[in-house]
Amino acid sequence: MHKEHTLTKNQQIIFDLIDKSTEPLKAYSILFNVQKKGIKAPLQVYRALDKLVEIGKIHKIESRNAFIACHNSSCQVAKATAFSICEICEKVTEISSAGLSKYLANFKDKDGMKYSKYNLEFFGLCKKCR
Amino acid sequence: MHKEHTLTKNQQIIFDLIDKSTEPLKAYSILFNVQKKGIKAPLQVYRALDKLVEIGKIHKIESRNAFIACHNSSCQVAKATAFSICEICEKVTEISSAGLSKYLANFKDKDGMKYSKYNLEFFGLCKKCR
DNA sequence: TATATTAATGTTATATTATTACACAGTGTT
DNA sequence: AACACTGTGTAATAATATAACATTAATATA
Repeated sequence: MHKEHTLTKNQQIIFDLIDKSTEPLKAYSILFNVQKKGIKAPLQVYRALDKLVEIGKIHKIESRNAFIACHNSSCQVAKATAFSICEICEKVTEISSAGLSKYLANFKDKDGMKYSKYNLEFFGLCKKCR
Repeated sequence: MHKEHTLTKNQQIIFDLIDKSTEPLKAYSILFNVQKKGIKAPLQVYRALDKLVEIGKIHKIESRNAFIACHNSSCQVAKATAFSICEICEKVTEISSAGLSKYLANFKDKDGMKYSKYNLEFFGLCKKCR
């Protein structure tokens, strides 16, 4: 399918933290949590985050400036992402809907412009908060 | 259709600036541009921006931390927004597609969760940059 | 009109998010 | 060896956003 990337030390530490988290993590919260592992500076975190986003292992939730691990095999390397966000408890879930991704991947605007990437964020109330 | 909001002085100054701009504006660039009109502090800008977003006169482009005026009568008070963003020249256009907004407004995820709001950002190359 | 209420303002300080710049180390070429 | 490429470490700083508090304007209702 897609090339396996071997993560470097810093990338692996940061990915593991995000991957086992039940909520999106912010960069400085990540920094705080990995300081005991020797990652001391913001830039070390941001560099790992950039790379992890680039290779599709994590996604950035733009409206929250936070990061979650990708659990959606159908999202091609960060090119097509959709999330649902609860406005009360801030729970974020990656949406994997074949219909949705097909619709958006084929969407063309009036100019016939074809897009190479999209990010969609839905907001509402989750089951618990309703 | 929807209630007309009378803008306050600061809101009007900032809206005018954004409205006549051909590109999305960032908060501190706005601040710089309205200092001659007596708006001196970031918070004065952010408060006006928050209100303008709330009443749907402007939208925030989340991936760019920038703001553009709404030119889409069909976007119900900031509840349903879609943009196309050129990754080279950074030109941003609000998309108004009845089909798209209908599709997204009715989209339900597996849990049957109904969303009250969404924001969609498409990325690609505009005509000029292609 | 008086008074209560809400929304907006002005100001200072500070928190949060992200990048620039520079030196160096490891790996795989040619 | 010389080169290119990627990642690392560190310090400094830029850019984005909010907290806290005092005051004023606008609106509503008694």
